[in-house]
Amino acid sequence: MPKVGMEPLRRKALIDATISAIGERGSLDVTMSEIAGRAGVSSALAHHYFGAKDELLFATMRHILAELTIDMRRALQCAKSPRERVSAVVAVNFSDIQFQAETIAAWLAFYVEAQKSSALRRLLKIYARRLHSNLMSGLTGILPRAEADRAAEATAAMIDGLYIRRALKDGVPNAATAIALVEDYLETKLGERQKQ
Amino acid sequence: MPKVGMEPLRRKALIDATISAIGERGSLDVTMSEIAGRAGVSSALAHHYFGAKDELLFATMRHILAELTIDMRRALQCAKSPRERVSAVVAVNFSDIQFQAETIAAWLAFYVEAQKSSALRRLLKIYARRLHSNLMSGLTGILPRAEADRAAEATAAMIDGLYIRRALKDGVPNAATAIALVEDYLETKLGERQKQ
Amino acid sequence: MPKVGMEPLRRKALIDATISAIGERGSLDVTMSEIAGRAGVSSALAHHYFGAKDELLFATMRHILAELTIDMRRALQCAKSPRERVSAVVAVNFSDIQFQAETIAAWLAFYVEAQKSSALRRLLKIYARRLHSNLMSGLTGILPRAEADRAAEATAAMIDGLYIRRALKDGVPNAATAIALVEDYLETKLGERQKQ
Amino acid sequence: MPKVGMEPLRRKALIDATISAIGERGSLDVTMSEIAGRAGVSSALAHHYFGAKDELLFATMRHILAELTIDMRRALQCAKSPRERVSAVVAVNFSDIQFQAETIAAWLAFYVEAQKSSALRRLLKIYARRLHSNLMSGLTGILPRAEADRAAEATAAMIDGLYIRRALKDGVPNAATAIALVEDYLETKLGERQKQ
DNA sequence: AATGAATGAGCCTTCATTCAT
DNA sequence: AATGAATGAAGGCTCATTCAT
Repeated sequence: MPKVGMEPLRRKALIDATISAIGERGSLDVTMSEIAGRAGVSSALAHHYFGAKDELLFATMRHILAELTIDMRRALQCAKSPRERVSAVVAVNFSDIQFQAETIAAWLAFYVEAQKSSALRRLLKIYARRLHSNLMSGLTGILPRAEADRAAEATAAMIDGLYIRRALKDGVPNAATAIALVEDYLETKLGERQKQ
Repeated sequence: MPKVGMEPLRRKALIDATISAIGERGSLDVTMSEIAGRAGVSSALAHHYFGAKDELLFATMRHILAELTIDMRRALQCAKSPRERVSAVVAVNFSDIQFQAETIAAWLAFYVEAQKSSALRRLLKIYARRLHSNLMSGLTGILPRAEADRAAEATAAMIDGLYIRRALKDGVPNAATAIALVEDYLETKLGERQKQ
Repeated sequence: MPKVGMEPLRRKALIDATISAIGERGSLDVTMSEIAGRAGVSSALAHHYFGAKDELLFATMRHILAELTIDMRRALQCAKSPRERVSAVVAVNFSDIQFQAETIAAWLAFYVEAQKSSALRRLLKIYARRLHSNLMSGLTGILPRAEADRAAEATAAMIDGLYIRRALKDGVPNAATAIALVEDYLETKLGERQKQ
Repeated sequence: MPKVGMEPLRRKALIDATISAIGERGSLDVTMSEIAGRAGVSSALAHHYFGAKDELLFATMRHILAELTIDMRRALQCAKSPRERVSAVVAVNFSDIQFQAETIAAWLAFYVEAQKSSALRRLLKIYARRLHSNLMSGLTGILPRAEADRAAEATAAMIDGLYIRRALKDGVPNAATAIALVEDYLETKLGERQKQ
């Protein structure tokens, strides 16, 4: 019997290495050798497990989205009212894990790559739709459908925008401020509604 | 008899070629040869005028921002009230020239590159601050400073976010919808204020 | 309880896999993994049994020649006259097993490899000499030694040439035509002789 | 004005280098660096002029065939009778330039590669047909069409076969012997005819 | 002013081979 | 007996950059 069961470990290590490499470089212009080196293996092994650089990058993006999905699900389960659902969605997007330089840099880089890779574009579209529907799951309990839709769209845009501005290491200084900004918008929007 | 005065023409042609190349590819991964080819010159000439690829890219970003600045100035001159100033700023960002696939792709690409190039990052920060101050030039006439500041920040984030979502060719379908979304936010925010 | 007696089975399977892989690819540029995969084992096992790729290729060539030798011996045993012996040699070379795309491709590939590998070259020389002597075993009964020698040489060359031309999937359409061509030569040559 | 007109020189040098490299190695397993090195340039330049290794190999094969064609044409122009035409064709194929280790090795290697590359296969088919038609241009003056066709086929096969056997550095020792063998066949074949 | 020529450095990828189990 | 794990070495190819003219 050979040494066995390394595959999942290596895949995980390589994906983690990819995230940190991209995060540090700030772009997808990282070499396979660099990534493999960080994971403590040879670049040949990275190819062995992922076939090609494209696929490693794709797997990495998928991993990031999967983690976000898990966090989101957990947060939504704790929410007890529509309003809390909305806040939960916002909070998760600015949680410590998501709203840090490395992850943000990776997000941006993947957005750019998505212009070329249709597979990646599809993945990001799925994320965008999921974010929208998660927001809607709360907003529809407060606003009429059409307005909820607009509010969801605006909120999502705001979240993405705050990410981008964060990447410049300027503007919004931290997660709390970012959350406050979005919550302020929501409060205004939903408060207005409740008065009507 | 050597041609004289070619320099500005060539520089302009090369910058235009850079924008269109980046826009088409959707990323900065365009070769100097590709750019030079589009401009109808040799890649050696591109180096002759710009020294290095980095510098050509930098000059291109500066050019894009300069154009945006001109548009912005013109739009602001026509605005007759603080509220109109705010709308003017929003409108310019979603004007036909700015809010199209090519330009958006270029923006995104530059944002990513800014992670590596501090010169580029500085440039984008300047743009971000200018956008903020332009928004403020209207908002301070309507809201108290601290709130105006928050509103400006939120509006700017929303604009950037709508750009990113547009890049996915999903979500926001056109400029009008994008403007409506931002204006809706502003209306809510400023309307709320006016009631107080 | 370890399986015993697997070695000969594995060796056979690997050699067969090598032949079919080479035949399909049309060259020796087949990977050990490809071969091992076809044989249903790991590439590590192929190394375990053959030591190195070169040796597997060598063993394969030797196997092909051995089979040809067996066929040849059988065919010659049935031949009842010198003239029949010659025809038998020709017939075997164009038998269904030998004169098909896969086998021919393998032959050609080995000829090329022989330029590099002296072991392989030695093997092919042995085959060439054996073909010559088999032809001679018939021809010496019909022609004087010197002429028989020349005829054998010419016949052998013709056979090899028909192989090569067959590899182009052009020219000689099938085994029957090829045999007819060689037999025509022999008939002319031997017929001429008989008249003298 | 830049240094100019190097392209044809470099292409020629690279093709020559390719032939000699293949000849020496005995196969197409030569690296671009090896070839470029022999031509006294960088491998990057080889790619610059030929795009890819495949294309360089293809150009090389085409060059070899072109040279053969030229030699053939010249030889045929000197032939004064159908019989002389046939001999001329044979002679050219065994001329000093063609029938030497390097060229033969290259031929063989290309035949193998043709199994994979359809472009190369097409090229070799053209050569095969041309050889056939050149032989026919003489043979049809001596034999009835059907027989001429068969004789041409046999002669062509014999020539190719003698090439292959030469590659083993065994059998036919030199060009003169090879020519004698083919001429002997032709003499028998044509002599027989003349008696009828 | 402009360019063809040329290259060095670097990256992705492949593959035979080894080793621990 | 057999294999998953792992790698070093090497090759094709790209590209920014330089230089002589």
